[in-house]
Amino acid sequence: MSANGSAPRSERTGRSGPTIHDVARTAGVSISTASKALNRKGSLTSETRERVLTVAGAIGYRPNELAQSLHSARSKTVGLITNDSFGRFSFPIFEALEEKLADQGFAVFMCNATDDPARERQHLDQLMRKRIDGLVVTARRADKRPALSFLVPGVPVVYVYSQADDPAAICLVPDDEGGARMAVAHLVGQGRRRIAHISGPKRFEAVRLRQAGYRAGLKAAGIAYDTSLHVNGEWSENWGRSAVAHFFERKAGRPDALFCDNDQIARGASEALRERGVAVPKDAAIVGFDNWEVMALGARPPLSSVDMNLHTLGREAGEALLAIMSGERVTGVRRLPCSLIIRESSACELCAEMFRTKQRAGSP
Amino acid sequence: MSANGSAPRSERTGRSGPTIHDVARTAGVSISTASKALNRKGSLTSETRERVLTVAGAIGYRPNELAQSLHSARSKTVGLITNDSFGRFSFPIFEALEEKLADQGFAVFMCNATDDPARERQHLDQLMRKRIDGLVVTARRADKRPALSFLVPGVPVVYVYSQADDPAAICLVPDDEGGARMAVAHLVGQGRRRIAHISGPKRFEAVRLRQAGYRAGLKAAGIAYDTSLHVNGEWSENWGRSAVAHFFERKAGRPDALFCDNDQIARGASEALRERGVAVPKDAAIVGFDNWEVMALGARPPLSSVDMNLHTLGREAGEALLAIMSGERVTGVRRLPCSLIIRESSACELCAEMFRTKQRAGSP
DNA sequence: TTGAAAGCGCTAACAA
DNA sequence: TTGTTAGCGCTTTCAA
Repeated sequence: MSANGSAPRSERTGRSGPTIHDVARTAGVSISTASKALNRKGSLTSETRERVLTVAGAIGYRPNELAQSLHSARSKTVGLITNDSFGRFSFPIFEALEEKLADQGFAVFMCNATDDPARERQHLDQLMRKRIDGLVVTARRADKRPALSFLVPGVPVVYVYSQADDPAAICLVPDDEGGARMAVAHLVGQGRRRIAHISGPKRFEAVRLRQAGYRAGLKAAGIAYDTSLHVNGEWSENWGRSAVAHFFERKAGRPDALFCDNDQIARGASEALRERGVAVPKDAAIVGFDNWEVMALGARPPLSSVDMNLHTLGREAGEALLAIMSGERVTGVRRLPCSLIIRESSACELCAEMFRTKQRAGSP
Repeated sequence: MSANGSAPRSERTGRSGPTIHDVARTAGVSISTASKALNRKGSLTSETRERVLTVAGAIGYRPNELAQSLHSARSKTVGLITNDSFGRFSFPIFEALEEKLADQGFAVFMCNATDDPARERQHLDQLMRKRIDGLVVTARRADKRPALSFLVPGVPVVYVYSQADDPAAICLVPDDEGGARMAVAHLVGQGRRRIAHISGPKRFEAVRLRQAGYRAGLKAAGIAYDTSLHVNGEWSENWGRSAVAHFFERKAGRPDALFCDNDQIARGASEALRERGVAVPKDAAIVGFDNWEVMALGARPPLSSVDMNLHTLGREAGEALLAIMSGERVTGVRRLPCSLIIRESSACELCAEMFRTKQRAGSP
């Protein structure tokens, strides 16, 4: 059953492996028969089918998807265009997305545009020439980005961790507000009443939403919103430290909990508290945002943090795109729930352990 | 000059835009003429060429690269297969690689294999069916990985930030040894003599190389190697803290400088020193590795660190692949130089500023 | 200078 | 059940 007889085309042209033509010749059938056997379509003698498949295996035949695409007008590829040059947020999303799509036979062209519109345009042009079947757009952005559907006519687009300024666009984002509410509810549950919010730059929609969630959380607990407990700053550890200095310089009116808009801020705050001799979580509990493990676990004690479930976000984005590509109508903005990961910074070690056990057990 | 007259094919089939056929029809020339005009080949009346190009622009014609590939047997795509699920090291490499390749019209299929050989195999199979012109393999690994060239016959492969167990493979890696030597030389230059090496897990080749560099650096400075100053541990902040505890518990024989195998270790060490009241850099200087800015700049004082120039690594990997794909013969392992980024943790503020100025001025 | 025709590797009508 | 044929969109001889 080996591939002797006529040399496979590859040996003649030195290019891109054996073709279906080679399979057919070696198996002694016509090309269309070979095609049927390989795609398990139509009706054939099982003997013929077997023979073709064996030959194909023996000579290492792999269908040329380029040729298939030419015929089917579906390339089985999608583009992913990202602007998050650092990749911290993009990567988990990408990972899940790629897994989902690869399972369905789609390969992902990844393009980095680094917030350069010209470069983005160039990439999109390339992707169009390659006839992508779909496009995913992701970014770490303060606000909605210009829609780009007019640049890729006929191609379904999904925005993930990013929103377009087009109401018809389909966007998947984390539920920042819900995440913040969850954090506050947890702190309240731990008996905290003076919960400060050390927030990021106001120009980020996420920041505005988290603040709304913070207020909603307080309200739900019947705690009055105290303007003096909410401050805006940068995304940095330094800002966390300064904010703590601001809150703890005075003796009176100190917070008994800090909700921080990311883990870097929380990390800085944690360090500053430690240096001031404020015990965490006893005197002040901390909850961060992002659940960036290297930050959260590096802190002492390890930080509780809101997890945006970027992996889920990526997976769902993939599913949405697959759905659209197969003809379904999907539309609008979807906000996916965050999770709260509880560690020692907001609960005594015992409580934290209990929470973890509960989570493992699968309760909500 | 608009596209009226005969409707472009897209409107007939509802698929994948106007074809060269449409362009030719609308411009009133044959397909082969249109092709010549679009590719600026052969000789044509400039009038004809203009007309074709105008029409192409007007109806939004984009060549179908799938069809072109079918003919040329080059898909203008390459695969990138990564195992670094966290992405911290892969991403900068990817970014530079993608930029380089995109400039030459190559699009990059990105595949995540997360150290699962079955998944990797599956990805490679897919990439082969898509007829990639080249493959880049990257990973965060302790040691050489099995070569995979036999899985992708005829496709040039470049390993970056990763080595294959095949001497013929072409691999690009950072010069870990040189980086370590550089760090030690710098510390020596700052007047340090008792330089400790807080190292990572021995099973990593990088760790072994950095240790060799550390010893070479000492030797070059005429300092005897003191076994008690070298310790192996984890890649974590915690390990950095423990190591400092180990070195500074005793009063005598303390180090006056710490060279750490990554920035997390350095960060932990820095924190531990701070808590013990050991002044940095006065009493103990610190140099880390990776130049992971979020770590290095978050520390107080900011950490000096060896930068592996991952961006350069990615760019050169792209160039190597392009070279091979265009027929050049490239081979062997290349170790690209690291850079030392000096910050306050290993030099007084004034010195650090001077270094920075010097670097900006472009001296080596 | 232009056009007709063959072919890249594959699929899918339609005939035999 | 099998084979013949046309065609996906493009490039490239070879004639006109």
